[in-house]
Amino acid sequence: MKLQLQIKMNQALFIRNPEQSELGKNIIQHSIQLIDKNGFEAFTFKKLAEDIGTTEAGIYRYFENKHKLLVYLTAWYWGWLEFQINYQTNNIKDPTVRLKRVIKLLATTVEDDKLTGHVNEGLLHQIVISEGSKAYLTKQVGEDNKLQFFKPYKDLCAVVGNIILECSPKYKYPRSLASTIIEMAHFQNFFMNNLPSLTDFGKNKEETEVVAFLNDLVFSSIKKA
Amino acid sequence: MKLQLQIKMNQALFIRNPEQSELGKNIIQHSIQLIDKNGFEAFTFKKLAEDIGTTEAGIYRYFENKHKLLVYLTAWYWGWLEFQINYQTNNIKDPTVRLKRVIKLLATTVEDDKLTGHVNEGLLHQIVISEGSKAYLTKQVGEDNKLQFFKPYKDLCAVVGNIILECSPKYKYPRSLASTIIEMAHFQNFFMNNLPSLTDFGKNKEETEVVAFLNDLVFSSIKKA
DNA sequence: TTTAAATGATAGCATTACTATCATAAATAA
DNA sequence: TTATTTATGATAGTAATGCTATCATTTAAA
Repeated sequence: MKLQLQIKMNQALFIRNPEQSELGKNIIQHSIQLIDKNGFEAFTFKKLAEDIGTTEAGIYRYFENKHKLLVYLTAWYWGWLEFQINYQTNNIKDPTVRLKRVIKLLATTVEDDKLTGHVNEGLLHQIVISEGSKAYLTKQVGEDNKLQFFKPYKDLCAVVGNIILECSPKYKYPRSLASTIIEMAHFQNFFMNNLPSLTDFGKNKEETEVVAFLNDLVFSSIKKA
Repeated sequence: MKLQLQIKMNQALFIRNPEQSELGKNIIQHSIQLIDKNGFEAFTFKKLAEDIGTTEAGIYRYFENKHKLLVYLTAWYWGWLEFQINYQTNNIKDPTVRLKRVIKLLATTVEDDKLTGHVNEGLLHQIVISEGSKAYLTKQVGEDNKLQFFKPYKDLCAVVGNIILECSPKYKYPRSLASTIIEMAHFQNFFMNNLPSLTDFGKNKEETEVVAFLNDLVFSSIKKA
């Protein structure tokens, strides 16, 4: 029997569920490739349709617009990552070890997950680094938030925040530290590769250095308290 | 005699220097208002032209496209902020006091600077919070960086990094900590107001709490070393 | 005062971001 | 099985966006 992993997605993110048809899965797969290759600004449903070999109208039957598709992709990623974190930190008792594992998962290259046929997690990770913030840095963030579009991100942040609290029950900023870790895992990576003088990793460009920085940041913050 | 503050801008960011004509200053002033009001995605040169009472072509004589204008605005802000930091931390000997002052400048509401007639720094600060990352989260970041578009940001980061080193000469990640402070000063503010569960400030929504968090983060990181 | 530079007015064009319609193919139910 | 819903493909069309070009006029500099 073949195992399969499905991330439960918010229904309001799509018109037709892309996981339930070949065309839908093609939309996910090719949109990840195209956004990664050309960036979100240059990405259009027309180009996506041509890439897949369908028509623009076909895409619009699944997603209202490219913003919703981006939110879908990032939400999927956060959901998948939370699963990875739960899976990979299962059985680890020591919360500091667990927190280190989480930081590593957030800040290092993602290998393709064989359980999800149409999603290339490695590329999706790159998209989340380069385009992820654009999912919420909009004027509609309030409405989108009401529709729970960012729940997977917030859930992940809560999970990380709770591990922080386990490490250090009196620490005063578990949520903010969690969102700082998540954002900086991505931004320091982006800076390292594109604006290296904003980091201390320009020479080697090693993800392990980002991990080391985040570990230092986090554990000096929470140990002191 | 009337004092006037001019930020020296990268020539490659504009076609015609907007600081040297009434129309140019109107472009800056009204673009800040419009982007703040409707967001960068909804912002177009057509709407800007109508708002000013000129024509689209008129705007294009100053800026190649709206991306360059956004980069211009953010670069201007970083340049202005570095001036503010130098000005306001001048004469302060203790680097920890200076660093605290910098964090406060980064993370609290900006009042309008009377020395710059056409720029509303308060609004511009909001734009940098909500849209600033879009200036570099693009596929052209490499080319833009070669043209030195992000120099003001990198300079500011270097200034903050140097203060960190003064506080703690052995600290290993001054640049990364500096960019973390800068980014998080904005992101925690955005989260607090729009996705509050990503922070610990949702109840009161006080900027002073962001400042307290950043101070805690920074000084526990650098003291330990 | 002539010349140059900046602006205003208008036109035009390719692309984007959709919406609508109709035919056909595939899946499902009667 | 046929009937019928459902998904897809093909094509059209439209308003807005992101520009470029031209020419007349106003303003400023030589």
